[in-house]
Amino acid sequence: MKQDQKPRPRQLTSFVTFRLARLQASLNAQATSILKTSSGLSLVEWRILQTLEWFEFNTLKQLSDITEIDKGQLSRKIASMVDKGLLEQTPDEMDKRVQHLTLTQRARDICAKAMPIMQARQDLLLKDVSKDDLEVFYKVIDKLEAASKTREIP
Amino acid sequence: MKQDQKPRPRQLTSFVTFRLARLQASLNAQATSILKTSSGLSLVEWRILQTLEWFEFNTLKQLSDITEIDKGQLSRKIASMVDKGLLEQTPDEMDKRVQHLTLTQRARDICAKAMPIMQARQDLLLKDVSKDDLEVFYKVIDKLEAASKTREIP
DNA sequence: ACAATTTAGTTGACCTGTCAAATAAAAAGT
DNA sequence: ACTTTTTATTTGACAGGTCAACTAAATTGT
Repeated sequence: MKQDQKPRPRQLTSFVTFRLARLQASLNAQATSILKTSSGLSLVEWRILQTLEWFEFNTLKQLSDITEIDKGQLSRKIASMVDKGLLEQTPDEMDKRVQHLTLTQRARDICAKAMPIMQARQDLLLKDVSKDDLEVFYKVIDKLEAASKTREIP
Repeated sequence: MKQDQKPRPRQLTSFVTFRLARLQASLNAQATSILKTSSGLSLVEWRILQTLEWFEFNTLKQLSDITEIDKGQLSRKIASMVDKGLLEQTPDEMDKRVQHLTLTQRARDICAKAMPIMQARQDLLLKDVSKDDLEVFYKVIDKLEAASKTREIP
């Protein structure tokens, strides 16, 4: 009468998030490894530099809002990147609280060097994904992201 | 002749991964917050317990392989969960290196309590995603995951 | 049998991520 | 003008994540 000896599978409730977490772990490891050998940058550093180059803004707050990287982490990371000569901070004229961030020439050089290989990686990642599928993919990400802002579950 | 005063946007090369990273940050914050109030479990603890309940295995190695959580982290987490009375370790008969993990009754109770709310969250996340779109979404995840295993970029 | 290799799990060191409290400068309300 | 509230950034404390070296037990090759 061994019936539920192994009280097995029902629903892996958090399957979407489970899959995403695992994918994320794998993507991070890949990016970290590529960046390390190709530029010496850490993943966060790369993300910060890319975001600053890409978007039309340059303060910690904006960086934190767009990337969802914790502002505490950013504050420290930025300080260390200024030390390393990757970023420059210039105080805002009007608002004495805010600092504007700009890439140094050195940072731009490093990014330029890392870019082709990171671009190749991006191409590799998306090689077998059709344009339509990618569009759906982004659409689903948008929806998940919107829903994930909800803190109270009904 | 101010031309490229702001040497702006080209391609945010790592756009897919950028989007995924941001989504992940948001999902983690949501799950962490829900779990904390509904069960006192941390996100990793929940992931470990769910994975053990869901899959047909129970050793650290297998857990590490399937979740991509670092085995070092797992080793320590498992030890602390044994301390807390969430897991039990029983040594393998044949292979003296391996330990089999099982949820304690306490862990099962906690999971049972957290499950409905986590299930509700999952439903909320996928509420507006059609079956077809979700299928495409998983397909793309599979491809990204496969491509992310490549460490050398051509 | 036994040396060489592989494998499961542990440990140390160190970086990343998160939360909350603290500071200090604006902005809003009175 | 002055108190209250909001906002940008910093700091402290601590959990999570990653890497590499290590131990001990299996497995493989001879």
